[in-house]
Amino acid sequence: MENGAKIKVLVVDDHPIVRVGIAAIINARPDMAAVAQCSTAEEAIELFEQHQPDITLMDLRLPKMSGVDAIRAIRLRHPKACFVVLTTYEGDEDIYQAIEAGARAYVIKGMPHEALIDALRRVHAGGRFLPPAVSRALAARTPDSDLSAREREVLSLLARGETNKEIAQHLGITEATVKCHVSVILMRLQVSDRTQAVVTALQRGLVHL
Amino acid sequence: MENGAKIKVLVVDDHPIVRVGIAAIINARPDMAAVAQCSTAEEAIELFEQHQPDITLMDLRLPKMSGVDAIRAIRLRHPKACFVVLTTYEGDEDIYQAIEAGARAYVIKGMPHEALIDALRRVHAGGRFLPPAVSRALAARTPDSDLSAREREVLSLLARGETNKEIAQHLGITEATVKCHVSVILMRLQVSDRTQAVVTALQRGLVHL
DNA sequence: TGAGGAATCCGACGGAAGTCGGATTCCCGC
DNA sequence: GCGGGAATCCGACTTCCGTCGGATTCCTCA
Repeated sequence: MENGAKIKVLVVDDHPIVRVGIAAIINARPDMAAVAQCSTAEEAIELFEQHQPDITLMDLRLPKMSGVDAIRAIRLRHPKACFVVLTTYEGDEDIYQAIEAGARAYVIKGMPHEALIDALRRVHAGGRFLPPAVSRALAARTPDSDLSAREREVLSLLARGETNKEIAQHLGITEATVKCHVSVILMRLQVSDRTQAVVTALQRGLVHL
Repeated sequence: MENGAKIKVLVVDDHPIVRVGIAAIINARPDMAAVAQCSTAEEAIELFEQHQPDITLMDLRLPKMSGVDAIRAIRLRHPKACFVVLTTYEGDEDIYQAIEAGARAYVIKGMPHEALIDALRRVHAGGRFLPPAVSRALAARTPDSDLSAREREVLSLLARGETNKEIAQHLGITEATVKCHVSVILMRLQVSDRTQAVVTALQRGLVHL
């Protein structure tokens, strides 16, 4: 296959060892090439402009700006840009956000490496790639599970181990109000106390450590 | 360099995409070769017997049996076996356990990939490889932070979001006793409530999701 | 426009969590 | 042996958490 027909891939992952390895996998294929790579969302935006890759292979958990934010930012200027998400986690929030932002494939690092190659080829051909586990997580999302902005704010403070009183001071509201928000959060996450709320929020990717 | 002098490496990581990529990095070097690879601790023990690698490159978070358990099991029969730990996390418990089990190097996936190569060569030459962050985490460990077996048991139930009453039933003891254990755990982790305890336990790798 | 829903806010009540003091058992070293 | 330390166990008291009922504001949509 001649050089010009190769699929140009930009690889974004905050772990250099993992990233270089993935680039090696891609470069071992005759029909694709990792033309650039980086560790942060900010660099990704810049490198996209420079290289105009056919596909951007994006990890979601990045320092500071997230991979989803990077996808949104790039698609603002390049609506036709193609993204394949490659991540470790199966938290439904990550998946939902990524698909919402316009990702065309969602590959989990626990899958065989041929799946990654397959996803890249399918997306390049205009298709999609969503493994069953991902589709199931998407389907399991009830509109009820959405949290309001304020509730997410409270949840993130919950996940830092703050007490109701601390959260109240932090937000400039009454402790009673905080309790009310917490109650709503417990209902939405379908759990019965704050500790369970933090655990399931971490599992679902609503907040991070 | 002739083939016989190559460093034989066994690669163990539960994420195939990451693992194949790392093997590719190793195989790109003239003085080393990934002679085998697998996703679980059980397979690792078997493959070690088959290939007798010079170095086993081991991830710590594996399904069922952990990487640390695999290191211990292999070293029981092969005390001279060399291990390089390659993991995502910097939780001090993981680090401590791995070094205790006999790992000669601790490489974090966030480091440049030359660091991995460097670690493999140094360990093969009889040396060690412990990055500053790892040494610091080891030094920060106070004997006070050790939990008893019972306390770890309670902590793991805490991290599943169980209430004191549920934990009591689960362990066949009184709720008052559970509260006592929880109090000790809070003191050892230097936090003030169960939610903070779960968060810091997750951060430090004392328990996993 | 105005009825309804959602988000935000607050106070009072019952139950759970965490602290304190105390007791028993086991193990290690002098 | 036996004193001391650590782990395990328990009950009573105080504080915090979560629920309930209720109120206000804002937005939407019929």
